[in-house]
Amino acid sequence: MSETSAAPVATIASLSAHEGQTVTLRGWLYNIRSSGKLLFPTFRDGTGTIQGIVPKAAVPEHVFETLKNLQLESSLTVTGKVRADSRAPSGYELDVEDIHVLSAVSADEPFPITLKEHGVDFLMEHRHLWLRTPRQSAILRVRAAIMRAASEYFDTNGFVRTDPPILTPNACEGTSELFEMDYFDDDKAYLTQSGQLYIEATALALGKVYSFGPTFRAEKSKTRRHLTEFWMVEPEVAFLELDGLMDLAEAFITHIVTRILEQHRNDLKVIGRDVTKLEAVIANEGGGHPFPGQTDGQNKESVILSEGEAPAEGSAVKTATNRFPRLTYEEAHAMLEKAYAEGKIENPHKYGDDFGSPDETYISSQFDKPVMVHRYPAAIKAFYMQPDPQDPTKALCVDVLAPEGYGEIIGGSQRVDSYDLLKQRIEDHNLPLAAFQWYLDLRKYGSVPHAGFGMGIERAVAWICGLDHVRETIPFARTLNRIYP
RNA sequence: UCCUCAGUAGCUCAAUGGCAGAGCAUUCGGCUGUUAACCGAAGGGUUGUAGGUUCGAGUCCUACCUGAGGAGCCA
Repeated sequence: MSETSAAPVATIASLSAHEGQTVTLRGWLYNIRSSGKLLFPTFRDGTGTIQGIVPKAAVPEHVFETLKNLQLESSLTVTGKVRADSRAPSGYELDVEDIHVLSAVSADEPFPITLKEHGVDFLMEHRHLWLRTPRQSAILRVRAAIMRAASEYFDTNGFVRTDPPILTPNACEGTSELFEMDYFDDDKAYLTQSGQLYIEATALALGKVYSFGPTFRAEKSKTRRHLTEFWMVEPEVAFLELDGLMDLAEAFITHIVTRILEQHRNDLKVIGRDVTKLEAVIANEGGGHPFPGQTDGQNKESVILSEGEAPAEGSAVKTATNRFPRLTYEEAHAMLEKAYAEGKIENPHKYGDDFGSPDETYISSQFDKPVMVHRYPAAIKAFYMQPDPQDPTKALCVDVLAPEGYGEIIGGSQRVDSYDLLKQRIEDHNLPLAAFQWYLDLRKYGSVPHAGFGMGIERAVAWICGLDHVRETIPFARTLNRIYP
């Protein structure tokens, strides 16, 4: 496949820098229309799409005939002159001069994904090809940007990335159903459902740490919010308590949303996202309030930054003074009682129970920013959560509910730091003490208050992109009924 | 695990218990500014599977399979 043209190779996204020049694009035939002796092929190359113009009289006959008979998604290189045109959606068109087909799709088996609508089952069965459509590509670019912004936030604020093992010897929390596998001769291994316990160990070694990787849940959940394999980013910080953890979560989310609005407005437009909803999340109305534990962010270090560490240029840590609403479990419960009395939700919320999906949807719908619900009853929360000294029946934990009914995107807590209490909790939950001895050791040797949270990447992507299902937020979703392709 | 819904052409969907249909896609023809182009024609069917009711079943009944939405649980 030799290049016969001397034209420089360009990407579609960069064509505005090549106006008036002849360039070569490498990509695929996305669509083609014709009008008599005129062809209008649309090309894509992964960075965007552009329409070409091919008048029969202006090109060699083989160019016209080849394009006219070419099936969609055939790969090719195309050489042509970039021309600004007000009729083109992107503002530019390509006057095609020459093409070279690399791999022609057969008309006997045309590309299955058409520009018309398709059903979910069909699209998921052809996920490997569905990814080529503009909307799916845009979602994956935003996903990558969210992951990059998440890493950037921690990397520029003194966190060390320490990834926990994916194969584990036992259940992390002793509750969720795990994927089990043989581990050599007599042992069983399980795919991790959270790296939290392990990064508590690295946090007590390195101070501020985070992990970023896949996690697995074998629960038979079958909703738009669940995958069996999903990605989670989890910070864990020594000497951090619940209020500081909430500050961290707020600054973290603010940073991510800020970055996406800075860098991916075009992708959000392709996806059809109402960006005013995201702008409201980072809006700083009324001058905002400083974080608890901070003064004005100028003279006193926040708990998020260590002594002597300056926030990186452009970091959201010190500039985000907007405040996400914070509700105690009690306040959230009262809100639900009132909503039920007014007929706004179908079922009453029973005090002491966890919130169901409809409950979370209602609570989050009352705010245009993510809402933090904290201090749930300890009885319905994990064994490792620190009791509230003000009321030991409550746990020092927080769930962050995304706006617009997207539900929980973050769950976190301050961890039990007393050896005796943690041992008691493990026994109360009928967990094997021997398996948790290393975890108890963290409380035996220099225990300190520490806290952390986990954010599910796919739920964050679904919220930020405004998608109605997490299956579109990951290249190849793994769900209860699907492990192909 | 429970509840609800759906399965008809490659795709998206119609069809009162009475001849199996349309649009898109494919092939052929027409059109020099199309934007999911449009216009004309052709080919394309074991109606998810197995049984049952009926003169007659895509349609009604039973079971099963597959998928979707929701609940629970969670991120």
